[in-house]
Amino acid sequence: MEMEGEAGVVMSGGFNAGRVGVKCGRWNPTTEQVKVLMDLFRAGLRTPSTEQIQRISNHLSYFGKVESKNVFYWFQNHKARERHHKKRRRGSSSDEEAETEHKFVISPDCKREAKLSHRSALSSFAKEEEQITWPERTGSRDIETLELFPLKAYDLEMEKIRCARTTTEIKEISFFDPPLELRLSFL
Amino acid sequence: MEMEGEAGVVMSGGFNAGRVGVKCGRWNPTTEQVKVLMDLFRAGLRTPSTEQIQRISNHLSYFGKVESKNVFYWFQNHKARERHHKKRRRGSSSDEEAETEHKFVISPDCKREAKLSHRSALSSFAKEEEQITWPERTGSRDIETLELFPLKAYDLEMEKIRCARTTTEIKEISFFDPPLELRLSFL
DNA sequence: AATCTATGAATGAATG
DNA sequence: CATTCATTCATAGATT
Repeated sequence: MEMEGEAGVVMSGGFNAGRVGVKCGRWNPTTEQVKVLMDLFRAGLRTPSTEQIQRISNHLSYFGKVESKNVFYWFQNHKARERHHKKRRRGSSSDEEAETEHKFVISPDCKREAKLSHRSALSSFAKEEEQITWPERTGSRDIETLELFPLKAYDLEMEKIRCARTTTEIKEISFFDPPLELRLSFL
Repeated sequence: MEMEGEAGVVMSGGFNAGRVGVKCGRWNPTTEQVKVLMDLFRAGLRTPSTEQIQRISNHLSYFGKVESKNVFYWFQNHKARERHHKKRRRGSSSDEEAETEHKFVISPDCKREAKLSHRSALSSFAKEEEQITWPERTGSRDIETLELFPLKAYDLEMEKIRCARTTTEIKEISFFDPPLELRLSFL
């Protein structure tokens, strides 16, 4: 049986922003979406908060259909896999660093200790959207993206644990949603 | 520090109700177990008490290996994930897509179920998985704790897990579902 | 087509 | 209860 009846439909319209024609059984990120996600990841974002997920999701929706959970899973998986691939390579001498694919990783991030939430300020993505024409998308897109977690900022708590790292201080920057790329430039 | 410890036991007897070849590092509920849990959940049970967990656990053990903590976690996770899915629509009191839009959780093991179906000839206790009406245990709840699975020890574990919580759950099962009255009986 | 691989999705198991 | 980590399942694509 398929998944939920509803979910079963799963992106029914298919259509994949320039990507190959897929029947969308599951989210298939477009290259642009992947790029953005990758950039964010490389910038140090590893465990986006609910709001961040929302914003990212909204932003990504510009390039194609996407839901919050997709973003959530993406980071979840990417982080996990990066770590998993990391452990292995007995760099005896020349330690090739074999940058398989992601050659970023700003933080060592070992185990749970690395919970230092990168309070990266990927601030307001949301507002800059315009009415792109999305086949399935019905006008308002921001409402479409469901929230993964109740948008309740637990950030206050996180704030306390704020990273002890010295990674660029970028807290309150960009309240006026400068282009993502721009922001990433100085991350 | 990989997880290899307890896994050593491995289900030689393999009573894991046919879940795909997994080394059983963690509990893998059988379809029947899931069904029961789901019914209970749908019946309104969200935060079972320790005793309830025990009973549920005992009951579930009839369908396969399970520990109290599994039940505990199951409810914990299910509740949490259900909430996340709960994306309440603004205003509106009666809109169509309130319940049908499952996208995140409560997904009945889609494909998996099919595979699960064929439980092999394992199980030292899952005898005829036919339409077994629970043995005569209904009368008294606490009687007979399956010997196949000494359910003893894990009370301590549970104790620990529960230790932190201070909520006095007076969760009553709201009876509003017809079919599962039977299942609720053992609570 | 069969197989392998990358990765989306799901969920059990913690921890705070 | 909120969040996160770990592991596994399922499958779209690439590869042979």
